[in-house]
Amino acid sequence: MPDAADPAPMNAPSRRKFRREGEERRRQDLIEATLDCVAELGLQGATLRTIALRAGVTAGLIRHYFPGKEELLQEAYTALVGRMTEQAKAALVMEDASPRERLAAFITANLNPPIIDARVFSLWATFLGRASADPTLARAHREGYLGFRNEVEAVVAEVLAAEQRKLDAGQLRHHAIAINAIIDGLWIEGCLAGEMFSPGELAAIGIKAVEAELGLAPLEQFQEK
Amino acid sequence: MPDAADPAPMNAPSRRKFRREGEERRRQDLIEATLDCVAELGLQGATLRTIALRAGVTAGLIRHYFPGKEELLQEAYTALVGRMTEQAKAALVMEDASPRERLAAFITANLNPPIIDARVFSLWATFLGRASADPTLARAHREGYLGFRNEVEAVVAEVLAAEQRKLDAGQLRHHAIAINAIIDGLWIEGCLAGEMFSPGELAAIGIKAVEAELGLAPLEQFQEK
DNA sequence: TGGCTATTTATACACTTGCACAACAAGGCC
DNA sequence: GGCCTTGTTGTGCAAGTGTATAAATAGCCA
Repeated sequence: MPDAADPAPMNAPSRRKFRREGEERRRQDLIEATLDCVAELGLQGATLRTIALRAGVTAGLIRHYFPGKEELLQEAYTALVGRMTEQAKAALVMEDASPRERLAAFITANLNPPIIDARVFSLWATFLGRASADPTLARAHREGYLGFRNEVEAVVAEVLAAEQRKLDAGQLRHHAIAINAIIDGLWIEGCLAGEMFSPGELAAIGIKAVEAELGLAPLEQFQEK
Repeated sequence: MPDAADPAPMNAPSRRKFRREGEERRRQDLIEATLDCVAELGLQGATLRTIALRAGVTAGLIRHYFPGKEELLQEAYTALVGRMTEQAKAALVMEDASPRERLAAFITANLNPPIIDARVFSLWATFLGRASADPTLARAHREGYLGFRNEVEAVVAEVLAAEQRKLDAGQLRHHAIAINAIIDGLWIEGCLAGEMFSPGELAAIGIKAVEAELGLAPLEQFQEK
């Protein structure tokens, strides 16, 4: 029942002003707002009203663009995974660089900001925690992960080929799995406790570990002084 | 308003029977039920009523043992971290075994069930996703992590000492960080996609990677045939 | 300029949530 | 055995949830 002593009944309506945005833009904004909320407040805190507030719209609008909350979250996670793998792989597109240099650059990129990032880690962990119960999330992750590992495997193959070394597919796969684990593990440590490491320290550790894994002599530019 | 056509109004009360349990036992049960719910339903699905149902009590009882939901979740996470590190370190208490053997056994234990486990991973990820926003969770994690890494560092020191190799503290720390990352990364891969690896495969990959990191010649029993 | 339509707001609703509290009974103590 | 403590249940409540839907208005096209 409405309060009889309404403090501002001057001229009743006063509806909120708004602008119409393009569909793509709105969907993008809503997904971004969703990721913000999940990162800061967790899945429980990411309510439709909070997300809408963050996106600068009202809650009802969300249902105009997404069938329901679940679909919004799934699309947000898909967008996140896509951005993460894209960002990671971007470090590999170096023209005229030796395989060794590309591998080192790849590791360095993945173990420094902006890929080392507490917000992204929070999102990654939050969504992944639900993966075992939500096949859609599990698939989105699996695809991103395998894409990443295949990139690793391709660079490793190039590096070893440049060194005239021949490995069978199984050994190559094992190297890729191990290197992927090294990068993942260091990425987590960096995201969770970045202040425990000096700048570039994680990348240096990662490069040395990967070189050891592949049995490579250290490149001069990365050797200890 | 109560249904006028109540189907079972025979003799009104019919209160639920219950047993009094010891305080420690009840708290333990409630924490276990909480972990179950979080693992299967996520933090959002872990409601007081669901948790109570799982524990075989009614929701009101929880407030008898915990000030509120948040404290229950924190205690549950603390218990989880404690159990994880305890389990991991248990693999190190091998009397009369060489450092190399103990290191290998440590890696093997951490990369096989029951430490490789989808439920534990789900819990780990779910809680860690909130760590950046919840200092209590962050501290619980940090303590567990550093404890684990110190164990790694101690074994590594023993292994290298047995090989007559001397490293300064910085190099030792770097090795421990890298080895920790290898184990963490492979653990995640195993938990998320255990069926992609044959039994023992992850442990084999991990041991070889760690041996490479430390510059050790493979032990005979782990060499490829 | 004046409609038309689709985007956007606002309200309503059924349901769930965490928490408070009164009633109850299980089991030890005398 | 009867009582008394307190572990346990059941109910109630205000706040918040996702969803449905009606009402409004922004901006395009004629």
